Amino acid sequence: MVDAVEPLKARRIYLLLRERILNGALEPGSRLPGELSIAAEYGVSRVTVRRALDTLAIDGLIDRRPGSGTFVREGNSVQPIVADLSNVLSHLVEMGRRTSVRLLSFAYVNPSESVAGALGLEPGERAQRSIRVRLIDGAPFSYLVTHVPERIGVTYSEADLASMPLLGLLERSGIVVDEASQSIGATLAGPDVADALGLEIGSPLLSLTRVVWDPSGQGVEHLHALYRPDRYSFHMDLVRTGAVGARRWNPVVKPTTARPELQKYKAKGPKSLKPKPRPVRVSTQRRTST
Amino acid sequence: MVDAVEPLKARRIYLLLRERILNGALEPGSRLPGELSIAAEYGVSRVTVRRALDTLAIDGLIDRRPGSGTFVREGNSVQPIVADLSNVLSHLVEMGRRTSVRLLSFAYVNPSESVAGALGLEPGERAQRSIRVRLIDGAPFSYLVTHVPERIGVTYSEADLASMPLLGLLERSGIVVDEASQSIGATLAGPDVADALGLEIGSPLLSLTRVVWDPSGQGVEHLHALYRPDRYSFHMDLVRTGAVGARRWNPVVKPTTARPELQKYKAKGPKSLKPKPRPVRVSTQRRTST
DNA sequence: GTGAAATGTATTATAAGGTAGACAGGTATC
DNA sequence: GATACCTGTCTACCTTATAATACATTTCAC
Repeated sequence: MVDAVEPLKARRIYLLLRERILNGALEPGSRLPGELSIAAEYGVSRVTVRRALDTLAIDGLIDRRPGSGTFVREGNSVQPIVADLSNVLSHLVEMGRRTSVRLLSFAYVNPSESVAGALGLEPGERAQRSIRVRLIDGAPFSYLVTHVPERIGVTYSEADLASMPLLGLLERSGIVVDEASQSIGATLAGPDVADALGLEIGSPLLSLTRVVWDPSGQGVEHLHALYRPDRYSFHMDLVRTGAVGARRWNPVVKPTTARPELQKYKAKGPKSLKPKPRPVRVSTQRRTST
Repeated sequence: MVDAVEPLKARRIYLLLRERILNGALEPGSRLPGELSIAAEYGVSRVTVRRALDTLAIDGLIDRRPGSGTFVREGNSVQPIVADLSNVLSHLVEMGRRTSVRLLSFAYVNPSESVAGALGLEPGERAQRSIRVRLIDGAPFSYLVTHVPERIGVTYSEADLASMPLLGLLERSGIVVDEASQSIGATLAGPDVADALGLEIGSPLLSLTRVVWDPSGQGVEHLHALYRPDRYSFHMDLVRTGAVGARRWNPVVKPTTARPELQKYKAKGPKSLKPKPRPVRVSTQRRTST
């Protein structure tokens, strides 16, 4: 958020504290441990802690009150956009949020072994690789690297990609998208990604890798996506099913309709939700505004 | 992995490169860019890059061949344990993997506002907080902070918690677990978590927050889990459903049975899912051994 | 072979980050 | 009011990470 040049130890502490403030782990209004405590906790000197706090103060994330302590300023825990596990962005549009895309790179390349393997490409077969950044209301939140087999990639243009979702293009081209398999992990931002997403190098990222197949089992898309966790997260509802002794969670499959009730449950859980005879677990309707 | 004291810029580069090697972004056997290129990329001097590479070499992650280059050593991309979106650990047991638990903390506390809100506690109502670390084959992979309303927490003992999954305890106590809502994000490891999971401060972590309710809508458990992404990740299979124009992904709900085919899909996709005339997209079938 | 490019090694100098300690002034608690 | 604890500020010092540079050695491609 601020790119002031800064010592590195201090910056690390800054990043960690910032994390905890933004995701709500440090409650708004609460007091941080004293500078000396923090220094001890991280094994650094007070001066260093101080530098980290300085930056947080510049960011407006904390209030420092001499004699009293340092406090987390209210109203700063940004609620990330919440995506359903299926990770469809369409509801964002439905919510009136404006997403846009910046195409950073578009080329036909020899894919790496793992991509080629995942898509089931023949040795030597090329793939179209695109790198895109998606923004919501002007703020970048995801970095997408997609690989599509060359024969499929040629059915749309670079300009198409800059304006339409890839899956839409594929389906427009007559490709039948059937199944997908994805996994979610976490990584650190490297220089390029950090730059594209407006982050510091070393910031945490949500990572999603998805492979999409057509009904014949032919791979049609390999997606590697990196998300800013402060602006994007995955959400899912589960129900407990199965006989006693073999109980398990199953995802709740929602109707195909748009569901306007999008919000971060964390801060307000079903409190409102669970007011009673079990009305919805949807509370403040705090849509992901801003 | 190695706790050699090290310069900070160098360490940051070390961590980033290590990330990319472990998660397979840098393919095993492939050559890294030259030291000068890396230095340019990260905006540091060659000496610094060199230090990072030194540490990677000590870790055994790379092979340096004078005159030739630096190569990613084979067999090092550890495949994380793959958990289904429902995040059940039972299949790990079915696979013969041994998980164990270390109970780090067990106490009744005044929960933070966000936890209290999520569980729907009355103001002032206390909660049982436990912090556990879960290990697989002796290696820690998750850090779990759970909050349970006091009245429910008292139905089991500290020793119970150290030996049985919390959900099991709850259901044993007659609590009916009905629904849950969870979201997945990413964060950085702070000192305590880093220590418990055997990581460096500042390592990336998968974060999962889940709230579980009973049928009456009463919150029974609040879980905040942090996972080492190199040892644990989430996985899900999706099917494309819905009419043209309103297509979306739906999760594949698997049968209640154990599914032994656990592996990182990345290298081989839904093989079982789409068995067909499609030669393997499965390469090495490297299951999560090790 | 020749040359380009890579890693290995060493030296030096600079700059910066970090530590330690002391002290002033504010705030809250008892 | 006394005390304890907090932030604000400053000084001085020291460590060392980093940069810049030069040169040797190995490998590979042509």
